[in-house]
Amino acid sequence: MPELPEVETVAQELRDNVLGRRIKSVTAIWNRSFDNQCETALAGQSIERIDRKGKYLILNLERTFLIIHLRMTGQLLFYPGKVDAAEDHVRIIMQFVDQTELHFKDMRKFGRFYHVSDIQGILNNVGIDALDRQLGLPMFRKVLRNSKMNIKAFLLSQKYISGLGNIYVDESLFLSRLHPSTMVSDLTPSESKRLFENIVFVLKQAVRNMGSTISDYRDMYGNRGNNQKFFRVYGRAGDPCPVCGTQIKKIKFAGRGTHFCPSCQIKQET
DNA sequence: CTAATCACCTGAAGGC
DNA sequence: TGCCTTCAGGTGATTA
Repeated sequence: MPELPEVETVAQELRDNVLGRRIKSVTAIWNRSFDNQCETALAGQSIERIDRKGKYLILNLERTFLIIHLRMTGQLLFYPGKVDAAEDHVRIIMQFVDQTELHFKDMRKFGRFYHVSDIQGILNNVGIDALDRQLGLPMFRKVLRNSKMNIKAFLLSQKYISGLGNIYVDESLFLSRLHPSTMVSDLTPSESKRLFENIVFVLKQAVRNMGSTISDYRDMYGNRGNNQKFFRVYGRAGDPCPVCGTQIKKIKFAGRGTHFCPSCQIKQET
């Protein structure tokens, strides 16, 4: 479910709620959700800083790191007091010494908490965050260079640019008038500029709208995002293109449902 | 190196 | 009502 804007929303809310809190216990109700890769105790450490890279949340503790990936259905829910009604699908419960709690709810069980002494192991192959201040047009073009992939698969792979998922790739390509199968190596300078600017625009707009909710995504308070109201092509197969009125098509491409306007996003024959 | 497929899981929705 | 198939904001392993 969550892509960069949803994870960023949760990161900001985590900073508001759990920064500085001291961990009393971490209990895995579903063992595979908690990948403990280091011996140092989590209990007794406090949360010093919270970062995000792509779709990963990085909780900097006093001595170690807790890296969280929500995958498809992961949710972090904060409780300011004692919790009595146990919810469905809670996989990990984190208690703080001040009696507050953070619950990790994850219906499909794909999400993970990684407890590590070093962030490199997990984040090694994650490329620069799509909203990183360091990422300007020159660096974006440098990352595109030498790729022999199509643009959709390239943006979905997190190893070059991280944070975009299926929704925001389709939305960015639509605004950039690029067919998903366009080869990265075929992008003209004006196309790569357009693409970069639209990626930033689409992601920032979604962050302002607290992310997108299709079915499962909720923020820390259980609220839905608002950005789904602004989708131009995602989930709109059969609807008229907002630019030219042609019916939006949905095909399977790069292994994913792919939405695009067959008139605005022309497939290039080389 | 790229691309396709499966695997990991659960639940919702649509067809019959 | 019920059974079966397909699909879902992700990604890692395996196989061509």
